[in-house]
Amino acid sequence: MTPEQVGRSYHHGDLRSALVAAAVARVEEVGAEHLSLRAVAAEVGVSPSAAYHHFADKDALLGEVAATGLHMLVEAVSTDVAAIPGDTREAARLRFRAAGQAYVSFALSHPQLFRVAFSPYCLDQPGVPTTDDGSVPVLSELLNDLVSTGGMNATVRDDSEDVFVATLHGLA
Amino acid sequence: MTPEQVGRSYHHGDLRSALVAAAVARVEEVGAEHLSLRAVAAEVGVSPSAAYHHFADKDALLGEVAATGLHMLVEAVSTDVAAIPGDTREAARLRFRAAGQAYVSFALSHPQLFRVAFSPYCLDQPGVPTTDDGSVPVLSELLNDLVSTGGMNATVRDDSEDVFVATLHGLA
DNA sequence: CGTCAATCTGAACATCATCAAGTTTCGTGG
DNA sequence: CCACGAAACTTGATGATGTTCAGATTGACG
Repeated sequence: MTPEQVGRSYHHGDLRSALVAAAVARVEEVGAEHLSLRAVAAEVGVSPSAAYHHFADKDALLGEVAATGLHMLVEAVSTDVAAIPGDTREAARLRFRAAGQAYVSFALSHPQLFRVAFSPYCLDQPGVPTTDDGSVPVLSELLNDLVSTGGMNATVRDDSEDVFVATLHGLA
Repeated sequence: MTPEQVGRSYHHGDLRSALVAAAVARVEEVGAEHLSLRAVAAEVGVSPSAAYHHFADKDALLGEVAATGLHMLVEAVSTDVAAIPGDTREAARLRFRAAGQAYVSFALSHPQLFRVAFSPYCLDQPGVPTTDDGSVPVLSELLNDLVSTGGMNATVRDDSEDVFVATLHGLA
């Protein structure tokens, strides 16, 4: 039998992922500042010390939570964008609009995760899909898409990229 | 002698303000998530329990830190704006630009304070100078100023207000 | 079948937030 | 001038937290 199917014996199978998943759930409930390492471990059914074989400290775990949140956000935006095909100027505009709506929708439905994703925890975190200026690459691609199809001139491109990040603050 | 001039006897004089000031300083050093109530009390030279005669709990103290941060931000923006007089359209444009620069400059020089100022700590915090949509009123006034002097049409007003909040995220 | 490394436990330590009870000080009315 | 009550602060304690470490348990591999 594979280690994923085996019931919890002494060895958990994939404790690291389980801890991150439980931490994500708990952060969405109580927020990042009230996250308890021990509570996460207890929820997984494991001793608090076990976490330290997978993460250096609590902040490292929160870093993975932040990375997971970013991944979820990118995926949510990507799937909504991918649902609109075509390379016309109109399709590019619709994609851009859909991306903005998905972005804000995610911030509304997962406010705590969203906040953690843009907190300094995700800095010096490997494998995080951020560009060098800290924004989400999917939006950059969409804007390039808009420019290339002639839906927008490149001069105002850079300024517009941040408008999406703004709309969320007005609600959370 | 006034209680402000007296040296620290048993009664501190104005412990509440002193605690908030020390907490602000400490938040700027270590960040809000690593703030210790005891460390703040020790820095002021007082027992940890003394803080509970002025704040319900640690989060209440952090709420005052957030409020203080917002006040500092508003004041920084206001003084820079007030330095540009005149009611012409050009003056209004310059004021708007100065406000944006002061806003970003504050976010850069006090990143931790800035972050805590826009964290959910300042919610249900009395006396905080936020409008009902959560933005800073000084910017709203400036935009109204711009509209009234004819420097901008009112239709795009609401959208532009959030652009400032966005630019900070690209750096912190 | 035995060994080894990885994984997890248990108990421990220092620190933290928080509170109840006692102590000191200040202002105020007699 | 002085007692008295309220407010400010301290002491000590409690339970939870992050973190560490020595050892028990397990699966894999020779």
